[in-house]
Amino acid sequence: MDRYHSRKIEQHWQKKWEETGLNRAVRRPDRPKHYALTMLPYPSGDLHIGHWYAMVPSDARARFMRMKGYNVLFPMGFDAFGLPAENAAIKRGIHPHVWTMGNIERMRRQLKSMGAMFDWEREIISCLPGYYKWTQWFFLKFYEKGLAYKKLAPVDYCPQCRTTLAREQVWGEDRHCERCKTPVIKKELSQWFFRITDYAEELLDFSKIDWPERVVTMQKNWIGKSEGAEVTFRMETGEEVTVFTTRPDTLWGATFMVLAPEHPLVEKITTEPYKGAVRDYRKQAERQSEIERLSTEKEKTGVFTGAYAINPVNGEKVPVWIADYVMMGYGTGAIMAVPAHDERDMAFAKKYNLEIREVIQPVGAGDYEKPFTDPNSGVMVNSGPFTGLPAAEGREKVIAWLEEKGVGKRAVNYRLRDWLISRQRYWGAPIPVIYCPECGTVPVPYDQLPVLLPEDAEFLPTGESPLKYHEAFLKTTCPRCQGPAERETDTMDTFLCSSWYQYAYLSPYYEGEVPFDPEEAAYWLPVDQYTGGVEHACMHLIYTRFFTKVLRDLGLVNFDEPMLSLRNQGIILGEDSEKMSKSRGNVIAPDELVEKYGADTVRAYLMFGWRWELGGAWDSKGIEGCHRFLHRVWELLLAPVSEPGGEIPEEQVKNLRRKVHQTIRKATHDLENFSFNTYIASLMELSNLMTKVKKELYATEAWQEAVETFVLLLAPACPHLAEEIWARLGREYSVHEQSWPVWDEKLAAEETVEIVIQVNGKIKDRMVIPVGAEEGWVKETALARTAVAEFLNGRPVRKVIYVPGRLVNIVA
RNA sequence: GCGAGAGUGGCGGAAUCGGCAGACGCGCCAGAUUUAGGAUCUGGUGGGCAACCGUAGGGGUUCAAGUCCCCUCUCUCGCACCA
Repeated sequence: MDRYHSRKIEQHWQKKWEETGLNRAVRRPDRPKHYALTMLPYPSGDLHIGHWYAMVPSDARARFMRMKGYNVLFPMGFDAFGLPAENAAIKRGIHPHVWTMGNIERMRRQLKSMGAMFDWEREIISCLPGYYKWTQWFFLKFYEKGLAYKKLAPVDYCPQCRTTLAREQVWGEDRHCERCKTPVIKKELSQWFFRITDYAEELLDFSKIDWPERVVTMQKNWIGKSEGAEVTFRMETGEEVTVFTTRPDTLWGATFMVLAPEHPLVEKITTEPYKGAVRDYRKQAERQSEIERLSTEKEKTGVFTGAYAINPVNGEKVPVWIADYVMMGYGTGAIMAVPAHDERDMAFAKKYNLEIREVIQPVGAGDYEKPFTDPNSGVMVNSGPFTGLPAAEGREKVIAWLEEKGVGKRAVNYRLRDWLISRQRYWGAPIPVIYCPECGTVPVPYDQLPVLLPEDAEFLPTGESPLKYHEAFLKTTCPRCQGPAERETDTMDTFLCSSWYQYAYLSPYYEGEVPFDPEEAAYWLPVDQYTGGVEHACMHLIYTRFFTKVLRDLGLVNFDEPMLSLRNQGIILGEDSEKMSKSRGNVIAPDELVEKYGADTVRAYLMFGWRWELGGAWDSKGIEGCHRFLHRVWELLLAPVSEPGGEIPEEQVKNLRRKVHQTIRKATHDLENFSFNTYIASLMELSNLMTKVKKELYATEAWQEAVETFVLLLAPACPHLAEEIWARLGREYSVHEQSWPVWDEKLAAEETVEIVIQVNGKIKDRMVIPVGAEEGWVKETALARTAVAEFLNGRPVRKVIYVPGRLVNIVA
């Protein structure tokens, strides 16, 4: 018999699967559907082992579902717009389109070597007009619904390169441009936003989805709901400033106010002697990143504006300061400061000698070194009519009182900000808007989509959106008045493209009236199982939930959540336990591994080596073990036994059959629960037993059953090897369309079990008893054991505990 | 600083419900085969001579704790003074 030759087998079956359309997913009303989705890659160059680690187990599970009788859709595509393509273009003079499509071609070939059940006829590439036409269509729908709007927002900007910078392009503590090292500045640009905050409340509801607790928690924190009140302070000069507070019960302790340096009122209220200091401080604050401004390490800084506001609850004059620890993007960009009951305000008050007035008294011994900040205990003091009330109760009463007096109201605040979708980039989907000097902002009519990205644009850094310099693109006519007009030249954030890609797979580059085929949608949606990295917990995974809720409100889908179940995989590190990177030289290339061991070995090792959700360091010895395992499986299942026959030991037959059924049970359970490492381990255990009994049992039916079952259980993990063995066993093509084996509890059940005998919790003896032995008998038998008697040494037995099938514990 | 997760042999990891700690694999050791090496196969492998001791450390609950509770330490991830 020939040896296991992985490459030959893999190429052969990949070709055959393609020819026979094995992995085509077509609607079949007679079968339950299962939409398995794994995050689509960015076409950055070569497929990385991390892609394999994410996709292979997802594929194995999709295959398992198919064998369980589901009609499975498992598509693949490319998230193809984005910054790296532009960077590569600038660096090497290749057009982003050429660079991207070249990478896609290479990665598609690499993906195919994985042997996954991707339906390639449903592939989508987000930078093609047939795709981004619909991304633009969504923009228009959002605009119609009032969910897209424009406002001024700051961007990081390099004055030297004259270009907007992404956060990853700003380096170092002095925040310089990665290319020319010039310190970056902030620039205010008019940009498009999506009103995701309209959906903040609904996005906090996770009751309809089975997502990891970790992700749910992260999203909840990201959305960051807090309840309290908005209170209006009037300046001495008449202007009003509204603050948000979660602690209206501390209003009587507000001894000063702080505005964000960018607050629009700062200019107006600052009095003459303080103008210089305020201007300097604002300039300095502008240079810092949000992360720097919010660093706890940093000492609090701020300057006085010279202005005073009136605290509406007691009519007292409080000074108004500006400080960079107050953010324009959160709340109202202004706070009332209560130093006695807030750590930041306390630090600030101490530094600048501002009044600290206690208005909540701790119940019992308070720690007066630190401000007392617990919102759920303490009693209000020095608080006018509310003095003496418990803080929690007082909070409610104060809100009612503020509303009655007309100086405040109950309010909810979210940390979540509206989604900035404008990018001053070339390589993205153009925002389909036209600016007309007569008609103003005019959306591009639907029948003029897509707004094509011109191929000959100058995408080198020019200081503006590159499309601004493309006359043919820029100059257009107004769809309303037919007069001369200009197009919007910003492109859309690529997170938009990936917010709806799960729907694009239904009917790639659809040409109907809506973005995807309604019949396909009715059958396949929503996504049943989503898999991908946890790093997307707060951006992509919130955006796509938001998108789906808007799609629902547009009547395009009839469910609330895009993905019913989500599981995250971990990260594979280099053999040195460091993140893989070219500069470290610790990158593991899947192509080389496939060349050396074959795809099935790589697949098996990626499933076996780590707990999937954790990941860990690559081990080049570990993969050898999996390679050996597959060679042994080949010999075990295919090599004939020279002299079978002879006496057949019935006990052995029973044991083999039991192990087979136990393995089916274990493998099924593990695949259902994404426990891929133990699934592979259970196959190894079965193969170890089969190796032991092969010679004796070769001629039996039980052996045949074991062989056949083994191949079926192996199929999700090692699809090529399983297919080859299946064919060599003379079975009908394809192993992947067979039914997943079903175990028989009776056959899987053990007849006897070894139980442990403990005395006072320490193991002293063991005995083998029949399963289901009567409790009284077991206890008696255990007590009668000589080892037990010796140990007890005449002491009276107080209690005997029997855990069926596990142990007897004698308490003496 | 806040939030989440993790810490088990030399290594990756296993241990469905609180009930035999270390499944499976790597590595290592011994043997077989081989001129030798490699490859392959078979057996062994937490520590300790033992009694016993062992799941980051300390305490607790329980007949019984890797698992539950409290405290401490370390690491990873996320968020960054969130009013």
